[in-house]
Amino acid sequence: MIDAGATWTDERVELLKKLWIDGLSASQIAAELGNVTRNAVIGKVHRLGLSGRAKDAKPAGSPAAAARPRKATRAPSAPAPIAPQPHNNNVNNVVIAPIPLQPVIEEPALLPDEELAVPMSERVTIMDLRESMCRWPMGDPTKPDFRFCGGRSITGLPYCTHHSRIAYQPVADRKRERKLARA
DNA sequence: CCCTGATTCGC
DNA sequence: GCGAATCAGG
Repeated sequence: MIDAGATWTDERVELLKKLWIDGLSASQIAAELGNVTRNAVIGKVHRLGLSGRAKDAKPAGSPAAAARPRKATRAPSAPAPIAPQPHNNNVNNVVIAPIPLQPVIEEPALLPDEELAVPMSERVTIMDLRESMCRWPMGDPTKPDFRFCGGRSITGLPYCTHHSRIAYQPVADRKRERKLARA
């Protein structure tokens, strides 16, 4: 076993940087890299000084950085052996590079068809609406065919991830895609 | 109950 | 340096 993959080689670090800057979540990056947890990814990201993503311009006397009350008191004994997933699909001794993610597609700015693209099977009525279902209204509430999104809602919020973005963020960041598309 | 990143600290 | 445990929050 040359490398189980659970080590931060240059390639893996580069990939980590790329994906992180690309906006992928830590768990996605972890899944992409393989043999690492999202915690490992986040930890590495912080060690590399990449935390904060696109955010920067930290004030001189940044209260956020200084006023950091420590509360995390982990358990004295922590066995917790994570289950590794050696899904090696390389038949030969050639290490296949991962990364089929992010096709770098240009978003058509506004795409209201996203809702329409959802099959009827996903839609739910007020009767079928559960706690963990997205309450994003679709259609005319006065009509019998009124439905809700029904997707898995974010905990504590009435909407799913997608609709939460719409609800709580009018429109924002698209600079990353612009940059990549231009390059 | 799903997820996100942030932080701490034993290893 | 590493990352699990934990925190804090959407």
